[in-house]
Amino acid sequence: MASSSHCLSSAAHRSIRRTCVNCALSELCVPVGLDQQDMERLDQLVDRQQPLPANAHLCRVGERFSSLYAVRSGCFKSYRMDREGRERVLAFHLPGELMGLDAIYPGVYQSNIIALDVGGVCALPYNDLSHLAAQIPRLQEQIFRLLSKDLSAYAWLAGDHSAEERVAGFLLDLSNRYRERGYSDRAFNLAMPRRDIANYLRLATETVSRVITRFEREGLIRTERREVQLLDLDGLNQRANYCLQVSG
Amino acid sequence: MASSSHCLSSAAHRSIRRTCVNCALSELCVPVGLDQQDMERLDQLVDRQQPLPANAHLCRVGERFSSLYAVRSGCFKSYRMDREGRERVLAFHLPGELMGLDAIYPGVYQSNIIALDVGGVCALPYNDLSHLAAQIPRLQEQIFRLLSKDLSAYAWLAGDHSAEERVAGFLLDLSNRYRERGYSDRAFNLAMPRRDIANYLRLATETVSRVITRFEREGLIRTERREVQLLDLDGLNQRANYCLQVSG
DNA sequence: CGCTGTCTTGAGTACGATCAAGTACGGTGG
DNA sequence: CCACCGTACTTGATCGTACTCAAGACAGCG
Repeated sequence: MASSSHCLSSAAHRSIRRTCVNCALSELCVPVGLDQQDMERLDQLVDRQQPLPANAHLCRVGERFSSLYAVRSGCFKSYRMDREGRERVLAFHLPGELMGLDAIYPGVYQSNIIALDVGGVCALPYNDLSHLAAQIPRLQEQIFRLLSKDLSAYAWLAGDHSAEERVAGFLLDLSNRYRERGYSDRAFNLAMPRRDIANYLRLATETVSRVITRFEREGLIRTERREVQLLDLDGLNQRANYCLQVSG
Repeated sequence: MASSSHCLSSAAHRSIRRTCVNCALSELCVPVGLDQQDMERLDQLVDRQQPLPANAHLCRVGERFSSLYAVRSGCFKSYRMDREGRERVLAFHLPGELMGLDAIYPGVYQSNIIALDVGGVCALPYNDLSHLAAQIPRLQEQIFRLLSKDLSAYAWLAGDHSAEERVAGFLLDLSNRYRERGYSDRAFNLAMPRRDIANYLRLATETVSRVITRFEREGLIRTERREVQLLDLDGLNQRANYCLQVSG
């Protein structure tokens, strides 16, 4: 909506001009590996939107697909409704991650995306991005890779894991992603309620709760509401029983 | 390996020169929507490999990723092994479909791909393809779309469906894909044994067998070993309980 | 203080897995 | 031709994990 060159009244705008060049997430996000000149071309098409309040929708199933969204801050959740109106959580998105990739094929958003807390996104108009990608091989490459990466993530979710494997895998996945972002991989805050975790892992809320309690009793983790500490990464890895873990 | 311009001794080679332009699958495969000139450029990088015998591996987990593979004929299966050495079927691939997309991100094949019966593939060297895609916007677009399509497929597999929903969904998925290929969507041959279907759907072989028997008793389908007839598509759709089905 | 929503804990249940047996088909060799 | 075998598939009986239903604990907030 508002481009960062206008309305410089708010504190956020006064600090530094928000560009991909300045963005701490550019090493994780789309522009990874671009030189300054290409980054500036990308910069011009990025629409840095106003922060969304918690529980605000970024897009909804069925809307015409126009932009991919990159998380700038906060945590987002994408989900669908099944025929009976039950929610199906598909993914959680941390800063630096790209959302809406599954909408490219059908040209219509395939999921609702909602902010779990206040969160900011950059909108990347798909047509422009696709056009630019044709001119910047590294950008095209990066989009291929991000799509491919999501495939691996879904492949894990689609595996037939036990409740323990799922919960342990979920915690380790978050741990890895937080580490990549420069945060602690041993202690972090779950942005989402247990219900959403359970839904994402295709378990009942009660089951997630029980497994967490069990892990806690065994000294693998410590929890205090949504604060989590991972005390024994090796032990968790054993419980997760990861068959194939892609790093980086 | 052998390019089609050499060793024109076999019957297959004598008939017509095998090119993307001539290929009946080009409407499903990578070159969808390309004009003749662009198709010929794509043609030059395609490596039309010798047919593989049944149960021959096309690639294995951990091998350096070099090419995507398009199915020309037959049916392929991609799978991994988990830590305990149990097989995990990830996908079945019909003619016109692209395999190996999940290897782009890590640069190493993420799955073993095996021919279920005699099958032919075209190898698409990724670097060349990626390079060409940067020059042909429609090609780049098509690769984005194929990757995005796979995301939706995994999303279904990752859902928490009952055994009946899974089997019904599987049969309908095959039905749709056969229809797209010009085959009957009401009667077709399952290229894979029950064990592989069960593994793919994360069910026990016995459960798949039981569900099929149940569907047959209820008049939804008829089966004769691997031959399947879908008698009541609406009924199956109800059982599948599809929340979101992408066409095309 | 009670209200609300989230989370935890407990008891009974159901779906699908596992174990086990039996059947049908295809191939091989006598 | 039939006997034999191995594999794929089917069917039945039992078991176990995770779901459902129900109640209680805990924090945040008016």
